[in-house]
Amino acid sequence: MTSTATTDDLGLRDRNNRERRDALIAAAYALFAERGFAASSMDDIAARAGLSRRTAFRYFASKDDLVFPEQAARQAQFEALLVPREGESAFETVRRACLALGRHYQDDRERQLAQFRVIQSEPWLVGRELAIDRALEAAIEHAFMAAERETPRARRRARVRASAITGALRATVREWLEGGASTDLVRLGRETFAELEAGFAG
Amino acid sequence: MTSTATTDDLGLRDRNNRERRDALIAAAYALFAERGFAASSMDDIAARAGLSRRTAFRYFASKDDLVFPEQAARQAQFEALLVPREGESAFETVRRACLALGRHYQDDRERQLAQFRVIQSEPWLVGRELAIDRALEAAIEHAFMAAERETPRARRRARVRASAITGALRATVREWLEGGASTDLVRLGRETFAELEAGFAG
DNA sequence: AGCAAAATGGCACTCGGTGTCAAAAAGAAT
DNA sequence: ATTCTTTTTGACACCGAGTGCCATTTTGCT
Repeated sequence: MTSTATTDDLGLRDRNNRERRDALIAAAYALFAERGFAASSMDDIAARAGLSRRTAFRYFASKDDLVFPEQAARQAQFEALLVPREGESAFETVRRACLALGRHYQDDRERQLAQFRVIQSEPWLVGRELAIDRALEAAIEHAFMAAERETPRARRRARVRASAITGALRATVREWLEGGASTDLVRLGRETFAELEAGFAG
Repeated sequence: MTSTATTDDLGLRDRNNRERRDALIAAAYALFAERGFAASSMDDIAARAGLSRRTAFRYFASKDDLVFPEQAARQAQFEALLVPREGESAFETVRRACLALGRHYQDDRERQLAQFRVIQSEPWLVGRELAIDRALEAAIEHAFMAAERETPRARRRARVRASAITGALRATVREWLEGGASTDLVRLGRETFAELEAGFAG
């Protein structure tokens, strides 16, 4: 290496990797917007990104994965946020992590909307999304359990709470997206948590 | 028609329809058990059922549908059960319907176990199953809303409850299946509802 | 420049899913 | 039983997703 160290911490290879990945995502979403998910073949997507079909499949194992490109990263990020802080109850930890995630959604508004449209258009993508939500739910359950001793009763309670929270938040995000993502998602989330805190029976 | 009226309320055509449908399901599950879902092609399944590939696809629009053959019927049945009875609270209606559904699962023990194994083997089938659960959830939410006036607050509460119940029951069924479906699912369900009734905060 | 490792892309193949259409089976009518 | 109509069937051809294979190119390093 001579003196190419300007802003590149990551080599040319990694940079290209990222660029092509991004190109694929951009191409995919452009085509989805133009003609819909079903009518956009991997051939087209790859071509628009300037890659071969075969190579495109090396970046994304399936066409579906192209719809949820940052799923793994989001999940990891969320789990990192679920680490409890000093003097925080489990519920507070979960709320903080969820609201932070909500903030990210808000910052990613445009793509979230596009993603929402795509997902609504193909029923089985709804299933994929639910599976993703399910992973978040599992993480939340885990966070609740971290605070308690492992008993069947405690586990069930943690599960019910995690499921209720996930369900309520799913509804909240849906409301937000259906309204064009024009309101404040974090505020909506706060309200939802307030409702949950206020109680279930009534 | 001469005198073939023995037990046939439905004509030969419908009878054959049902037979072939059943043959396909049986063939599919036999092959899934033998070699797994992925390794069982529609060609094989159709052949074992004594049908052509093309015809098999007329009975089941996709290979996935073959995994959840009675989904539509179950959903309809469940919704029928969700009609409130005299002097019953919404919660009671929901519990009754869910427990009845649980009883059906129990009577269908063998297939439920097989289905569970297949679903666990292919991640995206989990998504499909979740989507099915989601339909049940929507029905439950609807049942809760039927008892109240339509306000955003009421809807959110109904949604949270429906989601919590669905989540808790999913966990319950999972527990049951993981234990080989050898225990009493209805009893487990009753316990889960008791927990839910007892309260959320604590 | 030169070399090893990794990424690329072309090819051929499998499998899920669909449109089309001629042949076969079912039901109705005589 | 025979004919006529309506469904159902199954063969064929086709598309797109996804994969294994391998020759070629690109990249990182010396």
